[in-house]
Amino acid sequence: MTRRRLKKLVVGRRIARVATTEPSYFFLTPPKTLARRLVGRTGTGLERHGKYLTLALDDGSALLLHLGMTGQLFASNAPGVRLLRFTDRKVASSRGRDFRPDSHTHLRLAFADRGPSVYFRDARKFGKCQWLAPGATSPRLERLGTDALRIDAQSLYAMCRERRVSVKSLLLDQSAFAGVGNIYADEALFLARIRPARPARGLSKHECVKLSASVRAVLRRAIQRGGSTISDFVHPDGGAGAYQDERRVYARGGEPCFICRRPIARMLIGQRSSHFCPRCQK
DNA sequence: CAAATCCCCTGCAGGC
DNA sequence: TGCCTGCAGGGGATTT
Repeated sequence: MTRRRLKKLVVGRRIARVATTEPSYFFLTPPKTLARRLVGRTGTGLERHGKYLTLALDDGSALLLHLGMTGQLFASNAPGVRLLRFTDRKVASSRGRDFRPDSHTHLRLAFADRGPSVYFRDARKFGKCQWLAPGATSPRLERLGTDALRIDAQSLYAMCRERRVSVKSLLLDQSAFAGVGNIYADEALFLARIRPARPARGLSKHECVKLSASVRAVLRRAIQRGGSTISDFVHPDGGAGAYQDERRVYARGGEPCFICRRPIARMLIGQRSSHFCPRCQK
């Protein structure tokens, strides 16, 4: 969803100006270098790789983006005016909020056609921004496994056989399947009725069928419901993603399970909070 | 190979 | 009311 909306805003438009914040580890490429490389370039394509986006540029280079947890992409409808937050389903005004560039807005791309600028804001700086030279590869991208939207039972089962980690950790491992975050992992495991702490090796083929289908369903649904804004529903500093209303277990510790009414449990797995129903999930 | 720990950063909730 | 503390989280690096 984010990719599709962003695509219209960056592909085929020539970048005229680039504004950044000060150097920080948000910028894998120093911001001044980044700006120098981007000015004058025209986007030729926008692809998603797991949680990464790459904007291909007309000189063969590319811009790599990762939204991290709190990353937000905006487009301005007119300079200096209210910003449309296109990771939201509805226009920002429906929530009565204005989005304006602030100290957390690390990147602004302004275009030669004087149309809407694109802004990348990230309060926590867990997001990433990198310029990739023509022909350059990124270790980050090369590490990624199969896109989780295309996860299938057989490859999941095969992966379960060769890894000695919990099934939750396996789902979160981007080198196994790219694109599953903490929330989606918990939700998919609930749908499949599998406990997150289960060793991956212990999953049956049938469970892998259920789990792979659940992962695909959860991701598809989340995309439908408003793209990747899910990450900021916990800290709704820019409006909540619509998928939050469909959570069944995530951040519902102590609240009743929607199926059996028993309290949802919470535990740490691989330093990540995990939520599940002790009764419904085996 | 796996798992634990740390780090980056800041908004927010809870305690007093 | 306001300050302080702790927590959360993606993912890479480092250590056990």
